[in-house]
Amino acid sequence: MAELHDYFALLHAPDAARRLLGCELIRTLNGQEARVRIVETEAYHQTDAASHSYNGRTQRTDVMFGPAGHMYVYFTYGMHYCCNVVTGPEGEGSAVLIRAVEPLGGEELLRMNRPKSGVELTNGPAKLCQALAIERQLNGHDLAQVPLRLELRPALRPNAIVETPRIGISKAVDVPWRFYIAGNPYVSAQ
DNA sequence: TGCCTGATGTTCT
DNA sequence: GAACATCAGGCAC
Repeated sequence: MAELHDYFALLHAPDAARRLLGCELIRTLNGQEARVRIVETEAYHQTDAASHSYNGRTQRTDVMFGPAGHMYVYFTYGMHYCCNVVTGPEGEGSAVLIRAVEPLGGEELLRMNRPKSGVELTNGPAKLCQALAIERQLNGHDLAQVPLRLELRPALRPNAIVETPRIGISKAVDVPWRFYIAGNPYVSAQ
């Protein structure tokens, strides 16, 4: 399915971050399926000091410079994974961090990986990775394929999207590249 | 409810 | 050797 790759290859990271809100991820694991909706994102780009790709292509950031529509998974703080959707043309280091998702189905599967209830299940970048069992083996994964698929949904109305500076970073803190769905309880800080 | 801190590994300088 | 796109638990108020 080249559609997904081509679509995100044409989008600049902040546009892709907006466009990903409301889209759905389908995770297949042990014959079960869970479906979640993306409700909070952050854009990163190689021209941006807060981005992993800012210092050029390295072994770690290689996936960010690869084809769009794939997943960049990185390990941080010694115990957490975070996941991004690669965007932009090949050779450009840009991606969208998924910061929060809302469960739509298969919550049993999510809770098996992360025994929490309510918004605590998926209201943070490392939390949703744990719930969806996203680890290093999914780094570089093609999001058009099982066991983790991205489904596009109609773009949200601009007035349903809130734009703010990003969270948890120390550089380029004024760049307003964090986006979330207004009023959604799974958003980490509104 | 909100601040502070410890846990812990990978990456880059 | 320091920084790090985090989280959870403990403690003070």
